[in-house]
Amino acid sequence: MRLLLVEDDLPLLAQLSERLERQGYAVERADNGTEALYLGREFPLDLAIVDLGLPDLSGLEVIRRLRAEGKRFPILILTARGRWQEKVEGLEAGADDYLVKPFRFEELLARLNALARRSGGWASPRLDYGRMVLDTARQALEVDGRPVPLTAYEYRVLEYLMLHGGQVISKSDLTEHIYEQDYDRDSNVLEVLVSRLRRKIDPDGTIAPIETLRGRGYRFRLERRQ
Amino acid sequence: MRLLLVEDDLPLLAQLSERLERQGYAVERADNGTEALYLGREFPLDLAIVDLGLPDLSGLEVIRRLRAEGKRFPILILTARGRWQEKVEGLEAGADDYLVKPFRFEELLARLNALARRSGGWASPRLDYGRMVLDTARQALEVDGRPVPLTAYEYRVLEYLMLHGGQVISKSDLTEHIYEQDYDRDSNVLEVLVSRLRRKIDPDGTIAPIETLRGRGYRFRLERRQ
DNA sequence: TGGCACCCTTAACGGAGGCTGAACGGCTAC
DNA sequence: GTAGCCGTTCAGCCTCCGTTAAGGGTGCCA
Repeated sequence: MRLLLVEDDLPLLAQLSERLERQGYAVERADNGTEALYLGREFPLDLAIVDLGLPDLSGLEVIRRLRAEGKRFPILILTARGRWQEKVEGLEAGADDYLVKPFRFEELLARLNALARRSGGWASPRLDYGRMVLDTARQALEVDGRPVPLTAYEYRVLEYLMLHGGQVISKSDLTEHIYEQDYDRDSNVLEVLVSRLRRKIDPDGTIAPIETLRGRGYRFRLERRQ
Repeated sequence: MRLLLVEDDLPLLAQLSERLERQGYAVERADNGTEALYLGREFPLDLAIVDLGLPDLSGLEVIRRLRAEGKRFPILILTARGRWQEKVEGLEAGADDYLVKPFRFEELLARLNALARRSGGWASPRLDYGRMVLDTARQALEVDGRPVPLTAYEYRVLEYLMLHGGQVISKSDLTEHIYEQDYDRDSNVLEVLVSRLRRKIDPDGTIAPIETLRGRGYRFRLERRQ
């Protein structure tokens, strides 16, 4: 999950991004509207958190422009206590949810989960695909009812594929969503991760949930095989 | 258990918080409504004790606002003798229980235990996980029927993990719930505590209830191993 | 059918993260 | 005052896992 965090209070920005990263998000930071706009245009984002009280371009304007340019990722806005009226303008500008500062971090996480779920079309944090069940809250995979231990990166790859089940995910999409900004282009980390995932999920290859589409990427198979 | 204590009588505030801390609660103090509201919003609380007679924002208002913002932790209100009628308003505002001042400290403890039990999803103060049973009322652990003595901090760690059994608990989550506000980030106290816990619970490693998820945190194992 | 990308798999490595024994020092209880 | 307990720190060791690299496989095109 690649997330854009826009917040002009630098200590808060640092603290939040650190905790979000610990939750497995790849965080892009911005402390002003111009930078936020740039990052929002340039990066393939899954989510954005935007503080409305920014020094230069207002958060509202950032949201309006991004939406005008066709960006559809969910946006959560943060408003200061006294200015909760802004939330209405924010939602009209194209935000999806709001949170009044100060807030508990857990509350933020809950909202983010809800947004990610809503956009990805998921009804619950359990991704249930018959023999495979991914519990996003517990960060745990079960295959045929048995827990399958995954490492942090294996989990991230699988979660992203399952969240976009049925869709073709290009390798660059995957790497960009899983890693921070810069990563080595000619590396085969992803292939190694996918390989390990397939082996862990079913050594016998009876499920084969991850398809390879040559030259295009990977796809998590939604429908039952016949 | 992280607890918010709101009381404008400063000597009483100090005395109560000290005794509550001795009982193993991590106590956030506030002597006015504004601060109470701030703390209630900012911290991941498990319980709150609110005196209704506050100078600025009334305790009632604090409760109403917190509830309006979706906070669901149990709230116990304190009312002065002559004003016991306030208890009705308090309960209507969203409190869960009340106590009339003056009261015996043991009475307060009993109510808190009852509240903590009622919420949090545990039906009883006994967390029974087969070979391990944690008695939250007595703050005592039994393994295979034998009592296992724990120190205060060991107990807090284990209780938090067991209360969130199955979930991945990050180290920062754990420290935040166990310690007061500021703690040293690059310390390995938690690892030491977990290490001691594991050793005390089963020196032979036949239960191994606390899993380590590298880079992500710890998880108390719910399901039986096969 | 050959050749060339592209992909899979395995093995190995190195560093970060986690574990633990030992020691210290402050607090408490007696 | 003093002995013991306990929370914390530190250092050294170990394990794990993310990454790289290499060799073989497979599909797609001419």
